[in-house]
Order: sequence, then structure tokens, then C-alpha cells
Amino acid sequence: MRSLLLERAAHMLRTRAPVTLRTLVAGTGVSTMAVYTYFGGMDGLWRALRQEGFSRLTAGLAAVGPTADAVRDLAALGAAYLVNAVESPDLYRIMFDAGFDLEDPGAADETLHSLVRTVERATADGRFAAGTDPLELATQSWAIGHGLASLVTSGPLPPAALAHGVPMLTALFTAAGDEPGRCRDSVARGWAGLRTAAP
Amino acid sequence: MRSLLLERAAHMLRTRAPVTLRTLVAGTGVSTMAVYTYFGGMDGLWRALRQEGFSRLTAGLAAVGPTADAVRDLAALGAAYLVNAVESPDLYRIMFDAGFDLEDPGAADETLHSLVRTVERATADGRFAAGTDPLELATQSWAIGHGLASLVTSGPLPPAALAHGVPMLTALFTAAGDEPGRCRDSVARGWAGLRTAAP
DNA sequence: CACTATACATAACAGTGCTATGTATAGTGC
DNA sequence: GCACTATACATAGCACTGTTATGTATAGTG
Repeated sequence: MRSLLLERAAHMLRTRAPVTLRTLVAGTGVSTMAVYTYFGGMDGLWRALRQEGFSRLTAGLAAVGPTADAVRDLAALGAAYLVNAVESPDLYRIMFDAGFDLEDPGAADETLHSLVRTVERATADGRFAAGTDPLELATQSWAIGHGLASLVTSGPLPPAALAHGVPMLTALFTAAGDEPGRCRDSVARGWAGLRTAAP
Repeated sequence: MRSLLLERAAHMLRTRAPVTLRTLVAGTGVSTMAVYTYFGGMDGLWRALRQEGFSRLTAGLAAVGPTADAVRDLAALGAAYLVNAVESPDLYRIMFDAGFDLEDPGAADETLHSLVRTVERATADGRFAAGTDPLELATQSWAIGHGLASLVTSGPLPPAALAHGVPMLTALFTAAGDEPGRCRDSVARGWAGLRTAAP
């Protein structure tokens, strides 16, 4: 029942149907109280959806198999991040919407950690300068990805603006010590995985 | 009356008091209908608040007087942008919250335009490569600013993370053709205006 | 001075999340 | 097998939300 409600909520989110306590349980044959036994209220449902969103994101990032080129992998992670955000924008909005704030700090940690590991690999491979702080560079990559994803899903920028990720990440990685030409090539190859799902 | 309601709503937003139709008019001696005559409903109030937010942001950016160093000014614009977002996070959230989407496209245009003009100035001064697309670089700077502002005001990153703006903008501007050492210096000087208001 | 439009007030309506209270079922100790 | 208890719901109602239908007083206008 719990997962049924979660799936239904996710589906209503995708179809842009308003997700309210009563519209959620309508059709399931179950009453409004079920939401309280399983989630403790609507806030609990949103939290569960948020975790679901991060789980889906983590899975999407994990699908970016590590290759010999760690810089390519970093760009591929960025592309996968954007694809995830654009394909389910409502879920993405919930994930980064304040209001629940500080309820489960570190929900996004796994996302950041996969970036950190890849930066470390790139540094170990000699692509970035020896003194590079992995967390710092990973955070900056994340900020770029989130900035683009947020501006596109919120409306101000058209979906085509996602392409800015290529020069931005290239600039960031080059500044971290990677050789410009090789960096551009790696990022372009990693970015090739970006495909916006046709409606 | 209209501006009284707007100011009151902005104040309630600042003090984190829930802004509802009835709490808004309570104490003003006026009834709920006033909101409908002036704003056409709560959605209209949010739209007005959003415009208020953009006006305040535009004013904040305009206060960054142009100096002889256009790259410094670009960084100063970024810092001013972040200060504005962090000082009134709720207003910032409303500005970039979807839901009203596409109601007034181009509300953020003035924000972007001030960046575009400064990029053009920097290019004319020979700081950026001749072929630099001003809109492109301005958009990328915006994405960095918004990414940091959003992640900080939403919770995942601590306020100290705003400092990432310096290396990120430096990397971006250097990639655009500016000389690394001089760029770092300009950005640092422009960033010096960033002061988080003490609570 | 009649007429009309504006600017509200009053009251009610449907919808929201939530809770208090009931009930049926499943598990558990004896 | 049987009382006992906890779980998993259902039913009904509460306080609150935004919205609207209707009234009314005032200001402007021919």
C-alpha cells in the first residue's frame, strides 16, 4: 500500500495533477488515514517523494560507468544530472525546495560523493593539479549543474541552455589544471550522453 | 492601500510568518476583498511580490557603479546578486519558483541585461577574446550565481559556500580570454563587496 | 441631481491538511 | 482455544485555505 501511494503520487506529479491528500487516495479505495499511518501526514509524503527523487538520481549517476577518462566521467555525471532534472522537473523541484529544510541533512550527500570520487580519480590520473581539493571542485561542478537545471526547469532559460554545461565545465576543469585541448575533448565526449526525452 | 499590503506581505515574508489571505489583511482593518480588487487574488499578490523582488534585485545591481575594471564589475555584480538572494531568501525563492511560470516571461531580463552590458564592456576593453558572445558569457555567469544562491538558500550548502563564486568566475573569465593573474585579482576585488547581513 | 463605477464589507462555499474516535483484523502470551 | 493488544484502516468533523456572490457606501460624471 505504501509503495502504491508513492507510485501514484509520483505519477500524479509527472502528469502535473495536483497532489492533495484526497486526490491521492481517491481511486485507491483506501481512505485518507492510510497516508497518516504510512507517512505521518502530507509532509511525510513529500519527504518520501524527495528521498525517492534522490534515489532515482543516485541510480542515474551510478549508471555512468567509470571509464579510463575520469574527466569524461565527470562531464557524463553532469549530463546525467541534468537529464534526471529535466525528465522529472516536479520531482527535482521538490528535492531542492526549502520548507522541509534541515529535516534530513545530507540527503544529497551521495550525489555529491559520486562527484568527489570521480574528481579524486581524475587527480590521481594527473589530470588535475596535485593540490586540488576534491570536495571543493565537486561542489563547484554541482553548483554549475544545479544552476543550469534550476534555471531551465523554472522557466527563465530554454532547454537548449543546458548546452552551456560544456564550456562551463571545461573552464572549471581547465582551471583545475587539466590541459585545455584534452579537457575540451573529454568533456564533449562525456556530454554526448545528454538526451532530452521526447514528449 | 496596495503598497501597504505589499509591504506588509514582504515584511511577513522576512519574518517567516505564514502569508495567507486572512493573516495578510488581519490588523490592516481592511477585509479580504481588498486583495482581490488590488491583485485579483493571491496569485496576483505573489506575482506582485515577484516583480518587487526583481525590482529590488535590479536596484541592487544598479548600485554596483561601473569602474574602469569591467571584470571587477562583473564579479561585483555576482556578489551583489548573492547578497540580495541571501538577505531575502524567501523573496528569492518566490522569484524563481515555478508555478507562475511563463506568466511574465522576461521578468529577469533586466538582471541578465546588466550582465550582458558589462561583458560587452570587458570585451571592448580587450579583457575577453574578440569573438566572445556577451549573452552566452552573461548567462553562464548567471547560472553560477543562481546555482550557488539556490543551493545555499535551499539548505544543502552552508553560507560559506558562496565563496566558491571567486574561483568559479575566475575560471569562467579566464576561459573567455582574460589573463589569469589579472583576472584573479579583478574578481577578488569585485567580490570584496560581498557582506552577509548579520542577524 | 440621477447614474454609474469603484472600493470595499459580509457571508458563504468548496477544498485543504489534520485529528478524534470507532472498528475490524492480525498477532501474541497463556 | 482464548482473552489481550497492536496495527490498519474507516468515518466524521474541525480549523483553515482561497474564492465568489451579494450588498453597500462613496466618489466621479453627464
